[in-house]
Amino acid sequence: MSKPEQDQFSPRQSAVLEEALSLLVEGGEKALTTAGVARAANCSKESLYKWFGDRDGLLAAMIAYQASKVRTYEPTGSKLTREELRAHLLTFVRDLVDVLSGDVSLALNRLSIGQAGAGGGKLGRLMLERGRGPIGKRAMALLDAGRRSGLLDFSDGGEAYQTLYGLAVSDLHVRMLLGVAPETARKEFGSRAERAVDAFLRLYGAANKWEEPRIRHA
Amino acid sequence: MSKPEQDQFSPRQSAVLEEALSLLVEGGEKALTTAGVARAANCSKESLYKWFGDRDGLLAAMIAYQASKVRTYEPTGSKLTREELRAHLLTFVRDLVDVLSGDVSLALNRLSIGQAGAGGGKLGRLMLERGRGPIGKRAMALLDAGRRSGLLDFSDGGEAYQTLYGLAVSDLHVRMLLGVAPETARKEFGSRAERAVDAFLRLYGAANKWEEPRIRHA
DNA sequence: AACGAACCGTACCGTACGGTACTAAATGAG
DNA sequence: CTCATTTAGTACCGTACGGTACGGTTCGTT
Repeated sequence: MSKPEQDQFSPRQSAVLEEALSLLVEGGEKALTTAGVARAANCSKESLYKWFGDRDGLLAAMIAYQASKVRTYEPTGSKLTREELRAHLLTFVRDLVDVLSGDVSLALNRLSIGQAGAGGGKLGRLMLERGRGPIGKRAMALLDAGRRSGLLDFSDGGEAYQTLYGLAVSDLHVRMLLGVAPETARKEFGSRAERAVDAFLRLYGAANKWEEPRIRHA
Repeated sequence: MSKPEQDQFSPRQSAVLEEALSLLVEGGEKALTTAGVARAANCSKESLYKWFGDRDGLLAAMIAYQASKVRTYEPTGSKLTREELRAHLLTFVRDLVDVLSGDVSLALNRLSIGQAGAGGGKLGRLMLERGRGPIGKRAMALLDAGRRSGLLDFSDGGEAYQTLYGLAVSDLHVRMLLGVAPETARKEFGSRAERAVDAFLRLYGAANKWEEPRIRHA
């Protein structure tokens, strides 16, 4: 796997993709016409077809391009203290929320979901492996570090990760996808982050390390 | 506004909507053309436009029609035992999962999400208030009954509900919307239901009523 | 039986989009 | 300077879909 990918798009192509993304963000899929992209990016339709094959190729390229921008940021491998783990979990949750509530992420997810029903679930798969994949891997690594440090107790990492994800996101992602104003959702998110991490630690924290006075609501 | 709603659709119209739904399930939005619906339902395009106004009206009618089929099923108002509450929570989670993983639900959500990006988030709002609304109300009623019976301890019902939802669904809904095979997801769901309820009760159960031997993972 | 409303089937129109072909200008090599 | 390559800009084609109009048919009402 020395060079499994184009390793990037040409600067010109990146600029075009950037323009296409911003065109998608405002106006949705129906606004993303080949002529519109060509006009907005000051390029010709012929170039578009030469570079990306056809419209679906352009969509796929947009997803790949956006995915190539996320920093995977593999965290530490050393031993963790309680506070470090908690802080890392918190930043993970906050990063996750930021990504999911971002304009381009929402637009791209809407695009992929909208055309997932038809025969070609190609975009959906791209979205899953390029978007969810890395995020999940990063979280799993963090959880595993927590377990190795004796701070977390679980047998199935994927299960633990899904629990954390559910606590952090709940149905807010779908609601945003359906059109709830992102600011509204973000406000909800803000207060959810700490509560989600708290709850997660109560569920999966190693018993003797995390147990607190038991009652929160007193 | 003496008659704000038709309070239903005519049998003929219901049959047409049913056909449109099944047409949407297989083939996605692009397969849902007015001509196609007319052909599949053995009706004329003119009737479609007479009944539903335009294509968007048809889509909205499909959502309203599907929503009118869910039984809201307001549960008991009496006192609950621990086992009853647990059973009710479990059936709620299972029903929720069944609904979310259903073909028509997925297709309708894809449709609404797909066109939520553009100016008209009309369908998304419909989906939220007609779909999520009733389900949430039912869950909140159940949680409130649990609290009144002294089995649950929480201050904000909405927060508790979102936690339950997140534990039960996690990211599986979005993954299904993106095209993950529903059977795969459903298999994951099956084992999640009990774990979700377990976790929820550990988080929100009144302390002296629910605490168990503490460790599940042996 | 006669009338009228509703409706099916189809044909039709305008438009908008995906995709292609062609020309002119720019850029770089020899 | 000349030639070759690339790309912007435009014009064009085929198609598919949303929406409308119209003739023929069924069905209920009187």
